Amino acid sequence: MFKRGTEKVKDAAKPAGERTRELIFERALELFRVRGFEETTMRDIARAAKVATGATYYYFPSKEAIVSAYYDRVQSLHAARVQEELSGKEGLRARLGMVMHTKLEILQNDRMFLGALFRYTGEPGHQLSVFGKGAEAQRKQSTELFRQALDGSEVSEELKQFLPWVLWLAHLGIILFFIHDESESQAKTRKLVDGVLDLLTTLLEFTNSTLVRPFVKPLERRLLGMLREAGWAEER
Amino acid sequence: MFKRGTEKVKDAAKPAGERTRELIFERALELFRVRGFEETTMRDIARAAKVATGATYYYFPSKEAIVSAYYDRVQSLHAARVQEELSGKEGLRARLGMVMHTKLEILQNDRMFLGALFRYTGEPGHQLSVFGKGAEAQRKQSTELFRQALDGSEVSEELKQFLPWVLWLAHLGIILFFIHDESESQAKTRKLVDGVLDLLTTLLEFTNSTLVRPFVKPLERRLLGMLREAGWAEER
DNA sequence: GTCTATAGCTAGATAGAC
DNA sequence: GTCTATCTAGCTATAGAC
Repeated sequence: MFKRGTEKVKDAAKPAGERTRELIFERALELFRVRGFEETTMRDIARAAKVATGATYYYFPSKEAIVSAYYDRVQSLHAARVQEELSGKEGLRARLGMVMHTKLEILQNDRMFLGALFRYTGEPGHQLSVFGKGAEAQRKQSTELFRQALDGSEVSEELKQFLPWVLWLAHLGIILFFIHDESESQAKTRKLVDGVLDLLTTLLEFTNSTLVRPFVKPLERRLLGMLREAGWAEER
Repeated sequence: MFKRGTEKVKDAAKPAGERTRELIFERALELFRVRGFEETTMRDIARAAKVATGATYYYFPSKEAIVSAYYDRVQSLHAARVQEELSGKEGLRARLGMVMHTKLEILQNDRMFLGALFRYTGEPGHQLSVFGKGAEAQRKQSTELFRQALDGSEVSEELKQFLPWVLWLAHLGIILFFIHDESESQAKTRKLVDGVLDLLTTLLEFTNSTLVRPFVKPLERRLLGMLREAGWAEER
């Protein structure tokens, strides 16, 4: 696993370009946190990183792209965190709760500029649209975490096929709520997450009870069929 | 009902300013439809309406504000349409279907620039955020339509208190889906709407059945309490 | 209050030289 | 890969006509 021959001893693994990129990236995030996304200009970022504005655009095609890169990092932090904590955790409620709450913990200090992630939600063609082509890999990775959280729980085959996707969608909604939540430490969002999960697990148990199962089963089938037609419950 | 004294015979009801405003408005929408929102500049709009750029800003504080004004008109068209068709319509399923589908009909030709409505979704303070202060009146008006559609149907008191809000939220999601839907005449969106409504009415009937009602009732209570804490199920 | 004309600011984004 | 110069477009400001 060696990089090709001409390695420097100092910062061996990282070519100069990579270091510049990270410098710009970190300075940008600092500014976003202090001043907000809108109020921070690309010129500010370049100045803070001691490079020309052109250099910033060399690494990030737009200001939003920086936030997008930030979100990539969030995802990978989150994935690591989930892998780590999921192994010991028993019970669907606790597992899902962990996934949701760790995500919020990671985002906690950056609510100010998270809104930029949603800017192109309504523009299908855009590279940075949450529902667009450009975010496909991210969506897949994120739904995968929810799928893992479902592992080992007694959930029907039908549900297993679309529940991760629904949870991902719900988690997007929660992040939006989180952004708008001005309560102390975003306690309202935490309560909402717990409430939703409590309700969900109660419902799942309910649908698994022999009393209503025969009735619920065809409903799950219909729901699955519907979501498939809509192009969900399987990213291609 | 007379305007104050000095009325002109020609275009009696409309002062000159109102006509200019409408001219700018209509020209802008034409350009948005043909070229798209992003590609249309304020200078283009002014030129097309044969006014100075300043005049455009005199009537609309921003480019997005034009789309926002467009959406105001959509709402009022929709409200009129719903009033008209709701009176004769029986049955919850049919009534809700009408509300949803008429909305989509009104939006049908303008999918190209609807995305601009969602641009500030993640920015709480912004005047044009869907969930912000500035859209409160619009939200109220829109949820009111869903409330009316529920009139006369057998829905529990608990559900009546938050179902309109949930339906409004779902309808936002549907519009997003609609924007991204490239199927012929957006047939997929139509199917999704029907599927969701079929499922919803099935579920409502189910929850009303004497078999499960005792179990479902407390769940509805919990859900209502949860949504209230989150600040919903009653705009203020 | 309703506009024109014009000039200028700001900041995102790009082109091309080195 | 990095810089300087430049472009573009949203937006503001102003002064004046009606």
